[in-house]
Amino acid sequence: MANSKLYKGSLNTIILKLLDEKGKMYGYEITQKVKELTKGELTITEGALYPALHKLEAEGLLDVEVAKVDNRIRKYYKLTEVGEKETVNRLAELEEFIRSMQNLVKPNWSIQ
Amino acid sequence: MANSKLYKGSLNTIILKLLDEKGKMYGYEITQKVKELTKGELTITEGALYPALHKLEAEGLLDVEVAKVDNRIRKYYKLTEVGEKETVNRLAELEEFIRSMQNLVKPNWSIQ
DNA sequence: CTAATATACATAATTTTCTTATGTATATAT
DNA sequence: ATATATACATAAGAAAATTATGTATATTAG
Repeated sequence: MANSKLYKGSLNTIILKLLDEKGKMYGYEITQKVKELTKGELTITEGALYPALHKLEAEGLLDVEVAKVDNRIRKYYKLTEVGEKETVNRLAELEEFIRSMQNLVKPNWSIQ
Repeated sequence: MANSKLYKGSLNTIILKLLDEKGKMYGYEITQKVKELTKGELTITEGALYPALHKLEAEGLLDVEVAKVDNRIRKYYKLTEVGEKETVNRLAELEEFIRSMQNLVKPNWSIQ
């Protein structure tokens, strides 16, 4: 993701979450969906996305299915059973992380 | 920070925010404060913290002041004027990032 | 009709940012 | 006496991005 130096480490979880919601998606679709959902705030770069998808597949969390649409190749990814279980764990971790960050950033704890 | 692979990229902003709140802090104090504020969720490692402090200082965002307490050296860091301005920007970025992450993770947008 | 933009994949080189492993030194608690 | 806590530091290595390419087809704009 260009623009934001911050999100590092959360890309895999984002991918898993999107696939969990949509059932199956292809790479380019994921980049567009993230742009849409974050109103352009986060832009997944191809150099980050494709290696991430390949790694998740190699880890057995994703399955691929190749399709040809309008004479162009698409690779649809979907969660495996293992992937679905991992998604639950990683989402919980990410939400915990977000909560922690808010504790750090939001409150004026120095007043006490 | 051990435990969480997620927070990458946000350490600098966390440091700036803590210094903004407290006025001045030393390295070890920062590690303990983060542990406290996140209930042990995030643990800043020394290998991450000290290089980060040195870099922020080199960038002109922090000033150092060496003190000797109980025969042990402490290095107190505080924001420079430039550092204060940067803190505002980076906090805004971080909050925006957190909001984006929540948009990605929370809602069941696939229902529509 | 042709040039730019969008769609769709991929990878290599490099950089950033950590973790892990050390190292030094003092103070306190067991 | 030994372990733990306080307090700094850095080097080696790993992880996860960015940036820069590359290929190829489809569509839109001038």
